[in-house]
Amino acid sequence: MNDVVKIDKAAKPRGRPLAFNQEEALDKALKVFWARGYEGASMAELTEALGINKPSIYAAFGNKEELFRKALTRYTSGPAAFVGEAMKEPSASLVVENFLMQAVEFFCDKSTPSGCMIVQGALTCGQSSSAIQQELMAYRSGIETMLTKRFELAKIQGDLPPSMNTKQLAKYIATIHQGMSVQATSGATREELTAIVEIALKNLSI
Amino acid sequence: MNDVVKIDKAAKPRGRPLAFNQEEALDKALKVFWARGYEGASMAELTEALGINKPSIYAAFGNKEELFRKALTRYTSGPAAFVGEAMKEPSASLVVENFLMQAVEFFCDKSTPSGCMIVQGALTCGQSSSAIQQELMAYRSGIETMLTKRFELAKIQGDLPPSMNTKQLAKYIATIHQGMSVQATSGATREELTAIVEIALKNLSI
DNA sequence: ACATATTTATACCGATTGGTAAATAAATGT
DNA sequence: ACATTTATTTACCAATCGGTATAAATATGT
Repeated sequence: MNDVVKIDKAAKPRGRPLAFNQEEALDKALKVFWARGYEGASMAELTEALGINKPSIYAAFGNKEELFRKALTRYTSGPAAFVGEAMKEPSASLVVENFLMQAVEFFCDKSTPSGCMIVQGALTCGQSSSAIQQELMAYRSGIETMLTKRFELAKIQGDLPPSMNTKQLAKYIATIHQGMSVQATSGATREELTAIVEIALKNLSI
Repeated sequence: MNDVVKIDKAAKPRGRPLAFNQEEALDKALKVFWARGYEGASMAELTEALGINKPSIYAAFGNKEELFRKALTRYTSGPAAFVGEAMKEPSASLVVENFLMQAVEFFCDKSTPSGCMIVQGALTCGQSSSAIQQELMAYRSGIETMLTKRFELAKIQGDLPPSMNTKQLAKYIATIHQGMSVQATSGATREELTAIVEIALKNLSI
């Protein structure tokens, strides 16, 4: 029976075991990239934050670009997963309210850096980082597409009028979201951002 | 008479004359900082863009930080001067409409980089650039203060109700502005941003 | 003609950037 | 016990970073 258990669990790997937890390390890297942006985060600072030496980082995650991409994936599937969840609300107006209100809590959470990593990760950068810059652009565009599709569904379900330009509406919501991210980075409080969401929602009449 | 003219015009300086026009050079530096951000713009790229050698840049403008500050001053008093002008509109709603609509044209002007330099100049950065980062934060806050003061005046003049929270309204407008800057950087078109402004203004009821 | 003042171009500086070679340490397989 | 595999540590790499010393070039003043 013990044998069976041993077989069921992954067989122990051959060489020296990892001295750190990869997911914990990735979380630490995420916070550095989130706060400083892709270029602003140096490998020296990342090394210090992760508490492991550079060759171990490179062995585990590839290079700086790939480390950023893996941290970004952890970001979207972890702390920023509320974005996808918000789409499941039963009406367009509830989707928007949930999305923006959760974004406020998220941007102002004092246990993580302020603002949205996808906005501030590489808004501007040197030529050598344009790949990351474009990938973040694609992520932003992806959020807009999610909103657009959800609004299309709302049309079918009848809680948005057929005349509604869903792309424009999605871009407007994304614009508020991105603007609030900049505001949070500049120190805006939860109360201030909540007031902004209320103004933005008040007369949307959707 | 010729003598008088000579005296009126500044006497010719002693040494070798400057081989470049300082304001033109500053405009070129402005475009590089605007497009790449403070950290993303390397002295090598700036040198290339200005068409003059590094020692000449340092002699004329100090160091990279001071060059950025001088470019930023040229930005606010040149292409971005419409912000202050918009405050002179006769009513709060016209101020907002003028401010946001001119921002759209400004962000999408193909003869200059996309977006707002004050937003994307150093949203995130390494520790060594935190002075510039904070100065840009102060500029953003300054725009909000301008809007707040203008809305306070509108209260006195009777085109905003006395109950209006002017700070909240100003922060909302600033958030739209900053969000549109991010959108422009991501390639949003003039038409798309105009539609956003229309949605944002439609039911503001101010 | 010659001294003085200022800018230019070339070549360089130490520090930091992202990234890695080489040797040692710690595990497993036989 | 010993070979094999993998991870760690130390020390290092070339390239780039912002910034500058030095000397030649170009102007004016006398």
